[in-house]
Amino acid sequence: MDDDAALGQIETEVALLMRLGEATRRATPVAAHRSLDRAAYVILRHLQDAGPQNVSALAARLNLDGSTVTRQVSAMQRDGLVTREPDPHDGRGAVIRATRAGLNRVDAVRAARTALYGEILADWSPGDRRALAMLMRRLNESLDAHTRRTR
Amino acid sequence: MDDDAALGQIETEVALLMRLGEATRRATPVAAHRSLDRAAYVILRHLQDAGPQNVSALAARLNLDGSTVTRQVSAMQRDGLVTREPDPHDGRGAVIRATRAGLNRVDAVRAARTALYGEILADWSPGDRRALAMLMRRLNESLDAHTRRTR
DNA sequence: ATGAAGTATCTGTACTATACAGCTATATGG
DNA sequence: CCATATAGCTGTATAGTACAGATACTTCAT
Repeated sequence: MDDDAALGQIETEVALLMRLGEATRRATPVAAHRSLDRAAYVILRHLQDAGPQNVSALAARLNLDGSTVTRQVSAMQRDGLVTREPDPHDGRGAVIRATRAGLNRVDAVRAARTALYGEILADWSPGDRRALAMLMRRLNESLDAHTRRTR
Repeated sequence: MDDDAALGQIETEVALLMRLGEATRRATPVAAHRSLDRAAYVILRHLQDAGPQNVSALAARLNLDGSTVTRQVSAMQRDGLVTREPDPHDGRGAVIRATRAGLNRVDAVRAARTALYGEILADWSPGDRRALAMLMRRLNESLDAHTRRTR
């Protein structure tokens, strides 16, 4: 495989993965997998990792429009996964904080998804799994850097 | 990194890639990249690789609902990218065939996307690119096999 | 201190991609 | 030749997202 073929194939595989990833998520029968949609899951993950923060910070970090985050956060608040408190330092904004229930939920979903990937990759060697994890992390870093650069 | 951590990270990276892939596609300024939406692109790619076929075959192969493919194909027909002929062997169905224009379009989009990935992965070694392409192909195979198995 | 410009958020609206259910027309196996 | 299955289309619903506009607050230069 020459270098251009590798690029072409990466392009193809990313497109395919986006389709299959959706299909996999939908086809997963266990409720826990689906109890958080894609955006809610990444929002909670980010709150878990980076602590309470406002809507704009989330939007910028996740490459989402502010209005999208507003709505997602509203839904999550309705479901008791996050709280919204006025920001003491900025009267315009609010601080979004994951609740205990939200953290529990995200842990449960993550555990379920990890188990799912254990099934999917059952016949992979540990070394290949690690290699995939590492290369995908780098791919996302490169994609993110490119998106931010060209904007 | 132990094995469970690798699975967890793969799960995270897939979720992130689905978000970033969308953002990248949207943020891409060149018209050619966006002149085919995700489904139209994979449909044309598949017609290109596997030849003319009916709606059901496409839906099964691409893990899409038949109605989705119907609509996508209608839009593509309107745009002159595919033709729909009655199937001589089955009066219920129709055969979808990529037109010359459709093939040109898919080639242009693929070239543009390949170039884009060339930019995104500019600082990657050829070996890493090949490794990523290979592992993602295997990931998609595993995902697809799992989706079909558990259905 | 104050008005202009910037920023954070929310709301209204619209679009894309998708699924599911129901319909019609055709095919096929007893 | 009927009963059931299949291919495709249409109606309807949902999720996820963006963009534009409105509002409220902040910041900064004068």
